This record gives sequence, structure tokens and C-alpha cells, in this order.
Amino acid sequence: MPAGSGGVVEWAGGTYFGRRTQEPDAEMQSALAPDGEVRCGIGPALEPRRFTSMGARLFDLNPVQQQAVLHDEGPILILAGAGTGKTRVITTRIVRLLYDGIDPSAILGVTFTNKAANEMRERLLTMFDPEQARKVTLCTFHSLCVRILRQGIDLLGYKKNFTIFDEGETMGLIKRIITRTAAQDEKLEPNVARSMISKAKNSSWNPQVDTKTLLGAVYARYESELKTLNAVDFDDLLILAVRLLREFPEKREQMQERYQHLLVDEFQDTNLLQLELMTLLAGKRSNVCAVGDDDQSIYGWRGAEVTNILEFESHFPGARVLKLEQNYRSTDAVLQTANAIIKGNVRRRAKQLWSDQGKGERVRVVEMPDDRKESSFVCEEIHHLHQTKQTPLEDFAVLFRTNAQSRGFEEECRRLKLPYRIIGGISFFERREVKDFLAYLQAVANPSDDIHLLRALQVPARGVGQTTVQRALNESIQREVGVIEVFEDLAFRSNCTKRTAGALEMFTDCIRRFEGLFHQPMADLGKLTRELLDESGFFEELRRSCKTEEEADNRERNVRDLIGDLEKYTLKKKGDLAKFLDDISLGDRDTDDTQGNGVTLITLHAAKGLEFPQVYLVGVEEGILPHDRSKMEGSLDEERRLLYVGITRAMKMLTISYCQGRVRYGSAMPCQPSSFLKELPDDHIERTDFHEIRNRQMAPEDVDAGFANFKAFLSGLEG
DNA sequence: AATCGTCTGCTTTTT
DNA sequence: GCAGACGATT
Repeated sequence: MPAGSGGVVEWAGGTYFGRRTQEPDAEMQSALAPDGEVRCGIGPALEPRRFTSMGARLFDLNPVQQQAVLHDEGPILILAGAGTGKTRVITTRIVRLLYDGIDPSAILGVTFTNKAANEMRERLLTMFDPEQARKVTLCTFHSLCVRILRQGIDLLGYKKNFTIFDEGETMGLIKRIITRTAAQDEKLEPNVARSMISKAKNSSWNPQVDTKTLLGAVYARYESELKTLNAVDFDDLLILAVRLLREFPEKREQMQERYQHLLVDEFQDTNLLQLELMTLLAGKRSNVCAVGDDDQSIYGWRGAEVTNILEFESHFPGARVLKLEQNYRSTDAVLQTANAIIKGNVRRRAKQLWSDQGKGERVRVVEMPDDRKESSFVCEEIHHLHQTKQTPLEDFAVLFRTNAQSRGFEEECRRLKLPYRIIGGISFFERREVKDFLAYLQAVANPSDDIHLLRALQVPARGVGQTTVQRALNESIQREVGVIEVFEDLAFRSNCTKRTAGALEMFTDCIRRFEGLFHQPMADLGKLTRELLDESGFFEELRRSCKTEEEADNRERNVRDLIGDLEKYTLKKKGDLAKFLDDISLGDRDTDDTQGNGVTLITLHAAKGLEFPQVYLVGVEEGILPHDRSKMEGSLDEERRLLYVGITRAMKMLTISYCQGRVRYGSAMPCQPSSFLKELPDDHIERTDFHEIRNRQMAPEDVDAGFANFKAFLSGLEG
């Protein structure tokens, strides 16, 4: 059926026009009867079994959502404003395809985070026969690419057991290259180099690798060293997968045959390569269902291309475009505030969020004297609401632009004994013990993985120093063999000190022995891992290197948790060690997300996709939101979207605060309210300040105390 | 190999 | 003002 034709669809003998937008009438209602048989469009219908029928599911959706679900073939863009039931639509659409009798393994749903992919899978399993639903591919862009590459990367001259470098490993390599490449007087920030290289790699335009500049030389060297290490970074996963599909028609056709229906979540966050990957996979059929919201595009700085969504129709000609604007999350006051902010952006697909949940409480905009008052006010109010109204602490979230801002709130929570959780910051996988642990597993899984082997070699320190390692590396490059083979070479060892030679022998023997054990078919991987870590002195080192008992326990628990994950993983037959490591390298971990206990402290970026009944959006000051740097980079529109994302997280109550002064970079500085705040609609907001709010809530004697505090602060500022 | 002192730089970070 | 990195010490 041609795209966008709003084709006629049969429902239990009745006729349903996919394009209609009005409420279901009586005729339709009977056609959509909850237990009715379902037959629509595309494939041979399946008999619905114990799951809610498709008809009933459709009945729960609003008219536009229904159209999104019922759209047949050809490209469709679903512009899903914040809180408009996007995930629901996407999962229901998959269910609908399944009901149509589409082969589950021909359906591919792509997301950006493992969390999103896993949540979608969970949801799908409750909606359709799990045995079938499980066969639907739901994964991240990166894990999709790994799947593609594990099968065909040899065509591009890599070995199939390539290693995936994470951010840290990438950085390490770049740093080493810079020190080796740069002349005495040359300087290059590894951070800068990394992001430039990543930009160059991602933006398909090949910036004529100019090896005359230091950056160019580092870039060229980085690429060639990755290749010799048989390693790929996160960018390469996309680049190589796209190259494979572009350059090898048989691969492309094979994939196009396999995946007949593509669904992409958070489309506004896709970059050029991700778009290209999708067009390559979609092929002529062009069955692409993209879901996203240009107003929530906040990852431009990471290469996301808003134009992918703004110009969707030019990438997928004939695309149908639907707008979801009915919001099921927030009150009208919140939504009007959000609408008012976002309409200041020019390049966007205009949307007006609305809800039928009533006006709700007005949005408070509070002026605070300084950042300390801000955090104490917010935390005390949360405390107060929790005590007097029994509002669960999980209902509250404090949203801020930069991680540094979390600190004051953290301290304040501690002072008040409010449980809290911080989202973001250093990720689990960046923890040293986790990386060391994974290095061991990777070394055992693939001893020719030099980088991880060398990392394992250093934990614990074995008396094999820089010079030995460097010598081994040189030799391994020269002889074109893995470092482990150099270590095992008696001639090489005879050139080391006795101590070093012994250590090398012990280490390589250990790795080799466990390599064999791990590859036995019925191996108990958990048990083996514990033996490996005991024998190698890993656990001992882990405890030894901690200052406090508590820290040691924490770190050991992290590692033991991961071993538990590995056990579960193999028990559930999800795959072998190599597959487990792939998943983990891409951050996919079966987290039993112990339902968040406490107040949530979170950055605006990390808050996207979440919702909270009570939201405090703090530090909304010129220079912070919008951030100073964004003005130089000309990304004010993205800052505005960031604010929009923050506002639309709130379900019932939203408080926006800014300070007259705050401590930044160590010294007290005056602040202006964010220029965005001028755009707020007066009829839905209430402007107030710290003192007014205090006077309203506090007993008089407390007010005096508060005032005394304030004076104390002022004198502190002057001193 | 560990430790101490000095220097720097300071947004966000799905993979 | 503080954390993290790096180089010079022992």
C-alpha cells in the first residue's frame, strides 16, 4: 500500500479508515470491540490469544496515536511532543505489526540507550505472546552495528574478534599518541583532540587528513593504531557498519531482507551516520517509523542533527507526518509555560502541547539570594512536604544544568537526612575496579587484545614497568604478533630482569590457562572468574588500594555484582562470554533498578525521558542556562530546548529558581536571571522570592533566624 | 612505585 | 576553590 494513503483497513469485518481523526463512532466501537478478531492490512492475520486484542489497544489511544499505529507501509514521522505517549505508540505499533502476522524477527526497533531498548522489550512482552515478541530486535544503534560487524567486518580488513574501545581507552590511546607525536613546544589538549577526531569521523566529510598539523598527524596515527590493535571506537561502530552496507551490496540486501520494518526512537538525536544506516537498512521499501521531538534535541554538541527530523520528508520521500500534541503528563500551567518557552525557537516543527488535566498549580519562579539559600530552601521544602503531606521522596526531582550544581543540594540533603540519588556523574563502567575487572575478562576471552591484556597486567602491579611494556609493544608491532606472544617468548624474557621474567611467565600462564577453561563448553563462568581474580591477586589488590573499609566493600560489591551478571547471563543462555562483553562494553547491564529511593538530583540532559510529580528547576541564570559557552558556540536554541525539556518533566508542580549571586569558580559572583524567564506567560506563573516564601511558610521566630542567617551570609560575602 | 607539590581549567556525555 | 593530571622527588 502506498505511503500516506490512509489505506482502508479491515477490522473484524468492519472497515476502518486509517486516516480518520475523530473519536470512534458506534460502528467503529463495535469494530474495535475488546475481544473482536483482528485483521488488518499487511500480512496474514494471527489468531489473537490470551492478550488484549488489538482492537482494545487501539481503543485506548487517541485518534492521532491510532493513526500512527495503523499506518501501513512507507515512511512515517511521528512528532511526539513531551509526554504524549510516544513509547506507548511505538510499542503498540509493534504489537500491531505482530498481529498482522509480520515475522517478529523482521521487526527492528532502534533506540539510543539500553535502558530504552530494555524497557520497550519489557513492555512488549506484556502485550503479546512473549515467545513471539522476544524475537523482535530491540537494541541500540551501537549494538545493532556490533551485530552487523561481528558478521562481516572481515570484509573491511578487521578480524571478527575486534575489541571495542570505550571513552577511557580511546582517551588513553590519544594521549599516548600526542606525547609521542608532539614536538617539545607543541601542545594539544587530549580532550580537544578527541572531540575533533570524533567530529571528523562522524561528519562524513573527510577533512583531508593533513599530517602537517599536529592534530592531523595525531588523527592519522590514531586511526592506524586502532586498526593494528584490531580495535574500534564507538564512532567506528557506526562508520564501519555504514561502510559495510554501502560497499557490499550483498550484505546490504541481506540486511534489508532481514529487517522489513524499522522503528527509530528519539529520532531527533540521530546523527548523519545513524540516518544513513537507517536509509541503507530501509532500502526501497522504506518502512521507517521515526519517532521523536525536534524540540527535545539537546545533543547537537554530540553530533545529533536536528535537520534529520526537520527535513525528514527529504530523506524519506513521501513520508507521512503526524503530530502528537495531547500531553498525558502535566498540568496546563506547566504546558503553557513550556509552550511559551519553546515558541521562541525559529527552526522547529511548531507544536502546541495541551492536556485535559486542568490548569493545576501555577508555576513558581523564585528569586534566591544565593546558591546556598537556594539549596536549603529546596531541600527544606521537600523535607516539609514529605513530613506534612507524606509525599514520597521519589516524587521530587532537582534539575540543574551542570553537575557542579548538584553539590550544594547533596550537602543539604545530607544535613536534613533526606535520602537522595544522583543520576549522572561518573558512570558505573568508568569506575576503576569495573574497568580492571573487565580488562581481565577481555584478556581471557581474547588474549590478543593487547590493550586489555596490558591493563590486567598492571593490576596488581607485578613489577613489569613501562620500559618492559614499551619494549614488548615495539617488538609486537615489528613482528606483527600480539603482545602476549612477545611476553611468552623466551628470548624476550631473557632480556628482562629475573623478577620481571618470572612475573611475565606467571601472568601469561594464568591468562592462557583460564582462556582454555573459559572456552570449555559447559564452563561455570562465575566460578572461573572468581578463581581467576583470586589467583591473579586482583581481589587482594582491590582491598589493599582502598583507604577505607567502606570503599573496599563498595568496590568489591561492584565486581561481585558484575560476576553475578555474568552468571545470570550465561544461565539465561543469552550468549557466551564474548557476547556478554559486547553488551557490557556498550553499557548494557541487566540492572535490577532498585526502585529509586529518595530525592532525585539530576542534570537536565539526564532527565530527558523521565517525569516527576514535583520538579525544582534550579540555577536558571544567565550564564548557566543558557550557559555562557553556548553563546559563543551559537547554540542558544539548544539551551532553550534544554529548559523546555526541564519544564516538561514536571507533572504537577514546577518551581523554577535563580540566584542573585552564587559562588562560581571559588568566588562569589553576581547573577542575572536567565533571559528565557522573560518569556514566561504571566497568567500561569507566580513570581516570588526567598523571603516572601519564607514568611508565608515559617513561624515568625524562624523568620528572624532566617534573616540572621542571611545577614551572616552577606557579611561572609564581603569578607 | 608511591607520594607530594604544582599547574590548569572549569557544560552537557545516550554509546 | 577544587579536582584531576602530571612531573619531580624519595
